[in-house]
Amino acid sequence: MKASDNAYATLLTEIVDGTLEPGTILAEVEQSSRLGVSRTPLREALGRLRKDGLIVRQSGRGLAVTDVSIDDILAIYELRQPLEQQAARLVALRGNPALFAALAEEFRGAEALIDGGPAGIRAYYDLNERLDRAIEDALDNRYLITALKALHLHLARIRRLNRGNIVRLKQAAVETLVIIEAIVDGDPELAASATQVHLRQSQKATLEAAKIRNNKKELQ
Amino acid sequence: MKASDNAYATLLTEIVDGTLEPGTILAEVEQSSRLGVSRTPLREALGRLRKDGLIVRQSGRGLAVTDVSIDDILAIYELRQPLEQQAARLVALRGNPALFAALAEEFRGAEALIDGGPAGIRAYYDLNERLDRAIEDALDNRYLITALKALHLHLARIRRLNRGNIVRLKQAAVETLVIIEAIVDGDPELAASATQVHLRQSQKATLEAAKIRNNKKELQ
DNA sequence: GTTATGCCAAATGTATACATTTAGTCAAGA
DNA sequence: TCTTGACTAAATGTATACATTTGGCATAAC
Repeated sequence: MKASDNAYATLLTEIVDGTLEPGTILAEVEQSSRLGVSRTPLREALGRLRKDGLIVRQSGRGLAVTDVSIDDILAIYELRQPLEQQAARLVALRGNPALFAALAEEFRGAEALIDGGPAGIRAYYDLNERLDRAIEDALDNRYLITALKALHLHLARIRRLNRGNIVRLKQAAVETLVIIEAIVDGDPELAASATQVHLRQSQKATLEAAKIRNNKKELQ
Repeated sequence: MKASDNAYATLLTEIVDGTLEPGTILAEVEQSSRLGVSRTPLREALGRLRKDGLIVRQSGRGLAVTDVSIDDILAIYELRQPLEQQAARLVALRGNPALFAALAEEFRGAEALIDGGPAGIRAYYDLNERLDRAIEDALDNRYLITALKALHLHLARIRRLNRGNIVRLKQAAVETLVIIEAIVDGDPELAASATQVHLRQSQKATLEAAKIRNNKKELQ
């Protein structure tokens, strides 16, 4: 694996999981020595992160990790809503019903999985990832997939806000199941509507979590 | 201006306007000497073009300019449709009516402009660009704007197919005017529907032009 | 006391030498 | 004749030295 890929993957993980907090300055010399690569591959990694919108030029002096504000959550969902509705529509038309029927069956066991402690929750996240991959495979559209992947990068950052909200996790599983069943039935408009419902609920829960978090910060 | 920005801008223009045809291999040493920059900034430029989806790794030996097939046109419109409908909806809710009323007035003169020869057509293209910028300003959503800009890069490549189709150009101006009027009226659903109509017509014209072009190529 | 200007230090931007990987070709063996 | 392997040449990947830009601080003038 290339050194620049390693640096990119490491920095990406650290930004998404919050190790590198918003506002952190990433200086080239500092990060290159920390990650054990020279400046050239590091610069390549920083360039990719910049295109991803995860870091921005800070007045010519270093690159800063971008913030994720309440407004950002609203903006991200304004993009997520049309993209995922379109994806649901197209997958309902093109997806292999048997494959999605199998995924639906797994989602019917999601509640039990979520109740099964940390390992079960990890398994549930893994199930969601497999669903995303099945959707991408069925889409067969590199332009749409690229847009979805860029979006998912930012979603991964805000998803941390909902961490630990078991009730919401179970609700989301039920909502997702409705979408998958519409896909199995080959019903694009139902799939789109079910996606709209799911995303509206998801946005609501995320906004509430973000507001609570903001209030806590102010109290500090 | 940075050397890497120059290299990026030059290569981008050449790929979009067809100077660098699909399939062309861009080798680092060759391009760096041609563009008069060293390999380091050139590599940065190539990395950005790769993220844009305009070039791809060709089996480890150089980067090749991507092709734009009929299937690509279909795929691009599967992304364009939901993105621009969402943009139209949001701008109808947020846009400054006076600003868009002024643009509408300009579009009412579009037919005369298009009949005014090459200079008039250039002016019409310029008008479209100002509309796009007004839309981006009104959106005030960096995630959506980023997705739209990435899309427009690919649209610019396929737009060349319609070059010289005066009849289609005039139709497009009329369809665009309907969208703008819906924005001025603050009617999001009408703006979305008008966008759907416009894009369907646009896709149809583009596909026909592409098919004619393909047939000509086969005859050669 | 405040503002403007010039210097300094540290950051990014660039060029280039060197390392490593890879595709293509040629030859030898089955 | 076909396949397999090694060798070679040329490409990309990396490190580092050097150039340039820029932000911050100190000093001086108003």
